[in-house]
Amino acid sequence: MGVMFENEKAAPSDMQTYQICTVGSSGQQGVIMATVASPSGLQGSMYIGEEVTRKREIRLLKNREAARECRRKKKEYVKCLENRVTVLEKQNKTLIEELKGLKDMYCNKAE
DNA sequence: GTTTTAACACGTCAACTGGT
DNA sequence: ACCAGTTGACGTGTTAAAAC
Repeated sequence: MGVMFENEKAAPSDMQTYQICTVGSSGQQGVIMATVASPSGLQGSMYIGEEVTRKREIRLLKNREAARECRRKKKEYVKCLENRVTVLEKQNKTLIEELKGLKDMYCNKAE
C-alpha cells in the first residue's frame, strides 16, 4: 500500500530530488539575427527589438510551463509524504500493540 | 443575496545550479 | 562565462464555504 516515490530515499528537505520526467520537447527555435540593410539602421534595430520581444515571450512561455510542472511534482511529492505518514503511523500503532502484548506475556510468566 | 475568508492555481521574477 | 532548467517568493484571480 502507498505509492512510492522514485527518489524517496533522498533527504526530505531536498526538493531537487523528486523524480524528474521530462517530456520530450519539440520546441525548436532558430535565432536569426540582424542582416537588415538600411541606411539609418533603424529597421535593423526594430528587427532586433522584435527579436528581443520574441525571445522574452519564449522565455516566459517556457517558464510558465516549467512552473506548472514544478508545482505538479511538488504536489505529488507532498501527497507521497502524506501517504508515507499514514503507513508509518499504522505501523507504529501495530508495534506498540505488539510490545504491549509481549510485556503482558513477560509479566504473567514472571509471576 | 451579499460580503468575507480560505484555499488553490497561475504567471512572473529572481536566484541558484549544472552542463557546455 | 553563458545558457537553460528548477524552484521559492510574491502578487493576482477564481471559487467554494462561512458569516452576515
